[in-house]
Amino acid sequence: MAIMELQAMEVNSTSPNATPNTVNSTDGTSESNTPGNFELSTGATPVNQDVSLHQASLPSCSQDFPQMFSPQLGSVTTTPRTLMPRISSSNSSNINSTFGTTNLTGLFLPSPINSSATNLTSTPILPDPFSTLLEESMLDEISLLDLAMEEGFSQAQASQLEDELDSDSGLSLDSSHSPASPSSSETSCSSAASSSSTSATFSEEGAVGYSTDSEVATAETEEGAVGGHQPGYSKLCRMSYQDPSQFHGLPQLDDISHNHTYNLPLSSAFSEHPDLPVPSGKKTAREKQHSKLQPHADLLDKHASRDERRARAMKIPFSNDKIINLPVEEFNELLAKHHLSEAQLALIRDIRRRGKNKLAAQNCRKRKLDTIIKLEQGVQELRRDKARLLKEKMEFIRSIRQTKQKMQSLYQEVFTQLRDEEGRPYPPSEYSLQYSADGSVLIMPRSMAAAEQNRKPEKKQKDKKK
DNA sequence: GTTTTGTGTCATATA
DNA sequence: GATATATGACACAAA
Repeated sequence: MAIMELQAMEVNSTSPNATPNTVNSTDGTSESNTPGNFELSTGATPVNQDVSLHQASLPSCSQDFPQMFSPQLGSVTTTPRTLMPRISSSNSSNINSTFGTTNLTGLFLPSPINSSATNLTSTPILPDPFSTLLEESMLDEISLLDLAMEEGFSQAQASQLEDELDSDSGLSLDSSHSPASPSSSETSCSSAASSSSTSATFSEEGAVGYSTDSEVATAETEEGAVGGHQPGYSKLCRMSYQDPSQFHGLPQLDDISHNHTYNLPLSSAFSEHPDLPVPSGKKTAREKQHSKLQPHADLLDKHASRDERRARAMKIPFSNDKIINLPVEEFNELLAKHHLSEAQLALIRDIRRRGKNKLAAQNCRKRKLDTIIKLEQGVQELRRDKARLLKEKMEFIRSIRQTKQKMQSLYQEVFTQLRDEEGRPYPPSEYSLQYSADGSVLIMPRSMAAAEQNRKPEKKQKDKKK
């Protein structure tokens, strides 16, 4: 509103001799006593309320309220009058209640009608800031709706979405359906699992799979390829390393104090879990033969890691657990204590390297999943913000539209109550209310207002050149 | 038989 | 320089 007043003042300053009937309220002339007087603004701030304005218009008013300039109204009287009674802004109680102390007189003036009384156009004589804002809002609304359609949700949907999101009752992420996203429980425990993994005690490796390694091919040939994971066991292990607390009721797993329980020796696992289904990996003929000959050793081997089998084949005198998890100093002491061949030392170093890397890979994957989940949460949050802002924008547009309609109604009410000296109403097709920067409102012929409007662009162009 | 998923391993970079 | 850790890429097994 302040901006509009400033703009209106600028208009006034460029055309000081605006209208013959403009009288500043501060001079207390008799204009306020004429029958056509209409008080618009609050009496609390009489100063700056009565400056003439004859350029203002509200272009869209005539569009939105064509009945205002209906033929019936226009035909009430057609006598042109040069008299333009000033509308004082000092004594209107009706309007005061609506506008308070703020001068809004310029906001609800309709666009002047082009000289023809029957040709009621919406062409603005002067771009009204508020009207411009409204028009922009309308355009924005259209584009907004387009955007909303583009985004796949309507205003109602946005509101609904907002309500749902505000409730924050539950974050519904697609992550649970995403192949890269584990369940929430998995996620929630993975970080803790990662952090504790390196310091945790380490069980013997139970991972199986690879069967080709040139380093210890001889050892491998004794063992043959080992079938892969056992589904039930695999799931159990995965859950346990996700959240060991889930297994308080499973004393057999209490000794798993870290998050890499898939390294739990399967031999012990199966001995303590007779219910677990027997692994059904693919067996080669050689394996089957070996299995027949040494059933117990086969079971052990089957669930030992490749490195464990290698270590056993190379007769390494300590566990892979120690090899992998001892600190460097203790590890070196351990090596020094035993007399080991070069091949054994090389294997031990490989086992240590692979074991550590295996843990690192597991942690790395958990971190990657955590990152993905956090990013997905960020996306959801941004979507929520976007929906909220969209809803706010629509509410603002709605509010602006209501204000505009209210002002148009007030304009109509004011205009229809205006009377000339003879008590006749002014035809809206020929007259319009104009406002000035200081708040005074006057009624002037539309032709005059149109002339002012034509003069204005020229001046603006001059200003531009300057 | 193909695709997806989980895992181990290697190579490489970085601390 | 040795060691530990992180990570992309690959291969493999199982579902």
